[in-house]
Amino acid sequence: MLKEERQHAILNEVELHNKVLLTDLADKLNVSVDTVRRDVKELDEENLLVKVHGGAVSLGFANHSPQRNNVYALDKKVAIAKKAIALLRNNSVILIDGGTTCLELAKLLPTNLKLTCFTISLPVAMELLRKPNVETIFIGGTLSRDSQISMGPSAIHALSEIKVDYSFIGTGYVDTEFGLTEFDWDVVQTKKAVINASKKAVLLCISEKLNSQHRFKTCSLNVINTMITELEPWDTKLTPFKNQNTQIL
Amino acid sequence: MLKEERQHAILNEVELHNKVLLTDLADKLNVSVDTVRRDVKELDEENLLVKVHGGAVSLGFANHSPQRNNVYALDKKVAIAKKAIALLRNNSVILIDGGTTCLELAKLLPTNLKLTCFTISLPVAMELLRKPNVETIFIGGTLSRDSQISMGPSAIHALSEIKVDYSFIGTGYVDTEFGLTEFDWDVVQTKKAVINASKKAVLLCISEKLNSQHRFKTCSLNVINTMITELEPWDTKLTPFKNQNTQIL
DNA sequence: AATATATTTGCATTTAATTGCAGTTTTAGA
DNA sequence: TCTAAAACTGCAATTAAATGCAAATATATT
Repeated sequence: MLKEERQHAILNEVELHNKVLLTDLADKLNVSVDTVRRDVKELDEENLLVKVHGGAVSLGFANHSPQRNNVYALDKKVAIAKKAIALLRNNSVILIDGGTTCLELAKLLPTNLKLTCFTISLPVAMELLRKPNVETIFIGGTLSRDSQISMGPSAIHALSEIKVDYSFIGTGYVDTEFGLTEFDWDVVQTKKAVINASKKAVLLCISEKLNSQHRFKTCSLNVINTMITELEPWDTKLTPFKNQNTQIL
Repeated sequence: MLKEERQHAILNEVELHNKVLLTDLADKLNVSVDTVRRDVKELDEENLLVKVHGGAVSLGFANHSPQRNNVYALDKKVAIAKKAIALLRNNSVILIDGGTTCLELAKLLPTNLKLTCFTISLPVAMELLRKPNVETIFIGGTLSRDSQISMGPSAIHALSEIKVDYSFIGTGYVDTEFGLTEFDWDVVQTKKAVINASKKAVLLCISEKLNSQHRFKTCSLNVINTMITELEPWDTKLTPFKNQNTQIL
């Protein structure tokens, strides 16, 4: 039996039942478990199914909801959030963007810290409501299905009417030359408004996003007052960013 | 049984009933309570549900404990939500209030129905984002910690600028004489704005709230175009409400 | 067709993940 | 405050995954 043929059969099986056990497949296809495992691994790498411990599930069945990937690089995000929190004082007025790093910031806010927090992110808002000393104001707008943030003209207009002490923002990509960039045009427009709504913009960014870029530009690096990564400020990976007038924490 | 499969089943169960006991899950899935506990812990870390002592609750019902009867009368709320959905047409523009009955409405919206939905409720917004054919607009404002809705002047102002086909609202108390009443002053102000933001106001209200009142008045009954309860319209409990010019479903 | 080369497959071994259980600590609710 | 139920911890047994290697099979080239 050809590999091609076998993988086709595996895909059919997965599509049909949404889940498959490697042992069942091996049995049905008369090959060893190792072989099906390798097949499934390949199919997974081609994003045709999702490999899980003991078997595979169809793409539709897999839980890759917007919230799902949160666990990724959590320790780094926690480190970043802690540095960001050190900037805050009682009665600070801040604005928190969407994204998993910003969500981590919201989660880790000390319960005794008195704050006024604006946000455009639904998950961040949920977290903020759990903090007894935080007054939370949600910036309304059209909600984006995958990033779960307010966007569009009404969000941008609402943002144009505020000026907070700090905005904490995330970004898809950052580069010394191209600055902050994103995959999505609407997101860029919204982030611009977020940055303009603050006296100081603080970028929260895990180091693996450094030196990467995409289609649309949010702003140049020099618009960012402070950049926080999980690295020590003297880490060599950060040296290209030191020529800018952005503080690095 | 695959772990993925089990976690999927757990999520389904939580979505369906809003709450779930670990012991019940263990029983149903034929695994130990420890295993279920570990699964639920993972799902919680991925923000797909909220783990609580003894079980788990859906994201919308966070803050409530599973044993406590805050999610009570679910079947009645489902019945009400279904009647409300029957009013909707493709391309309807609606506004959904907070509260558990309205949340149930959001959950049960058919996935093929094209809608534009405004809402002031964080949990409702979360649910709406899961509907592929619903455009969701969140009305910004100061968030209330316990009701998880936008309130205050900016929410009221934003509401003053829209006029949707239907608003679906909940209430704390309702009475033929005093109309709709609430415990909280700010909530009343917001609900007034919600009602004004719609051509037709639809009250979703389980029968046990009938003939009860509290401090602050939202509006008289005759401001409400349609009142939906879980009862049949000819039920004797509804007779006192029939003298009004409110349609009863 | 024959040979050389590359790929695929199965097996043994090591490594890692999952699960249930027992004992202890913590929690919720009376 | 007290008590029963639930959560956590460490542990052992089971099961799956990864790795290296040799045999088998497929592919390409002459």
